[in-house]
Amino acid sequence: MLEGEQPVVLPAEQLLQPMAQAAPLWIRLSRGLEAAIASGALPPGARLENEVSMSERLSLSRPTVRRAIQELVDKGLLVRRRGVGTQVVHGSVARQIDLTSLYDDLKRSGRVPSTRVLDVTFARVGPEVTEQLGLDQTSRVLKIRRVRFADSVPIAVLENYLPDTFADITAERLAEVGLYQELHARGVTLRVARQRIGARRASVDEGLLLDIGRGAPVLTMDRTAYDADGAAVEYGRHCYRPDLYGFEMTLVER
Amino acid sequence: MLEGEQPVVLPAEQLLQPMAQAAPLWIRLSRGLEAAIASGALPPGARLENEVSMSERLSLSRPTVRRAIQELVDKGLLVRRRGVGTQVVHGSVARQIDLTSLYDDLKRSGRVPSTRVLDVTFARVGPEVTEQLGLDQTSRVLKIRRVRFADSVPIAVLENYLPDTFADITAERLAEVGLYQELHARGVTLRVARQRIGARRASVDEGLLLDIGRGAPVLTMDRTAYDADGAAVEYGRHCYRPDLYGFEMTLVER
DNA sequence: TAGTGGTCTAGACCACAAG
DNA sequence: TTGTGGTCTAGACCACTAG
Repeated sequence: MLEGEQPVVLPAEQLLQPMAQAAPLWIRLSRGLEAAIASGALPPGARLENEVSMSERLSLSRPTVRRAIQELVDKGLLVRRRGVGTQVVHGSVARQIDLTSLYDDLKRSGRVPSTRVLDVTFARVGPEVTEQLGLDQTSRVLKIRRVRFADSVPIAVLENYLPDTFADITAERLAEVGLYQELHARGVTLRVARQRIGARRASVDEGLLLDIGRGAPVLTMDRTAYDADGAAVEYGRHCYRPDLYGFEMTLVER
Repeated sequence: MLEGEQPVVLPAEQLLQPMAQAAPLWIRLSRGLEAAIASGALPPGARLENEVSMSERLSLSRPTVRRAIQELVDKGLLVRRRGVGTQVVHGSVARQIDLTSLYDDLKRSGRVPSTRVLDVTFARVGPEVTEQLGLDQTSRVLKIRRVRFADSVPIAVLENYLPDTFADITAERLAEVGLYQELHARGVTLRVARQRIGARRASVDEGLLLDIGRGAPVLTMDRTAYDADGAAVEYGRHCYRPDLYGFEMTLVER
């Protein structure tokens, strides 16, 4: 028999939370379920009510309910088995890597992020950068170099390159809001990004900035982000203090 | 106007490839589209036929076509915009991180993987391991230590811990097929995994095994994998030569 | 055999972007 | 205004699991 013998049935008001922006039904249900899991109303291993019953009870169609549930399966919060049912996964949950910046990442985890802008210049750069941005080798780009702190401890050195469209971004603005927020404020929506995570030795100045020895290991992440048109918006080469930061993710069988 | 002015319309036989196992329609269509993108029939930036037209032409319902397309959007191959259309993304594509082993990963990238099994023991281990596996501290577990080579060059030291159910796994078998294949052959299906990617200095023996200096940086990945019941099946602590291996992924706005 | 999720259909209406 | 994708419904049948 399945672990949670009886399915947990939560009231409709709890599952279908009203949302500010009149979000789609499947999102409202998904958020409601997620909140129920986070609050412990649906503890690890608990069995969910079946789809048909839930859709009738909430006056939703079954595809709508399925979509809400599938969202949480993709996030690694639920597990479904045909002929068996849907269960909350066991164990604690790590947040997914998504298309946000380290700045938002730190705030979300309750730490206080801050930034020191080292350098904002507009100049020619090497071909490895222009190639990533899909630009001509002679193009000038905006180069940004920053140190990110969490609770006043340096955790990352961030190097970003942007096409000349963004040449007017100021150091002051970057110190406040983070690059991705600034891009968003300018109406740029990031849709796809490709990234590679690796490791190497810290350079001399990285060692000083991160307050670790020269040649100490750093975690690296190189990312190219594209907007909805498929144009490259940003290329970043970052390195992190591995004792203070790592990339956590949940994988789900496809 | 949109880049590819006229949508690319491919014949139904090309899009709906017959598959061995009579796979679901949405998977067949998704694979067909994926193949068309890989082959260049749908080049980067190309505009796709709209959903309604495609569903009529292929005699499929619109939800089925949508699901196939959505699959490729999630993989980062397509971009959709309301009121505009669907396009193939620009730039080259990196494979998603999924729930497979390094062994499969290397084979897929055309390299020749091989394994040297250092150690297979059944013994008590520290609480950090038993906790990850959800076992009692006094439980004995199977500990496996291996070196993974790609084209005869060492690229990773793999340390895995499994509950006593798998105590009869042999070193010979591991040298041939990789741990995940062996688990699959035993009817164990991995459903969810949580992992953390980081970096640190190599230990003395890791440095020797990977043929890098002691204290050189290594990329690390710790992973706990669960089966469909939510039971922990495997806990792994791995380290990689960062000059030969990194984690690549595509992120898509949610 | 009963109950579950997986697939699929044939519509409908809406929100958004572009000309 | 037109065409696109986004959401939603109300069914149907099938495949798998457990008892």
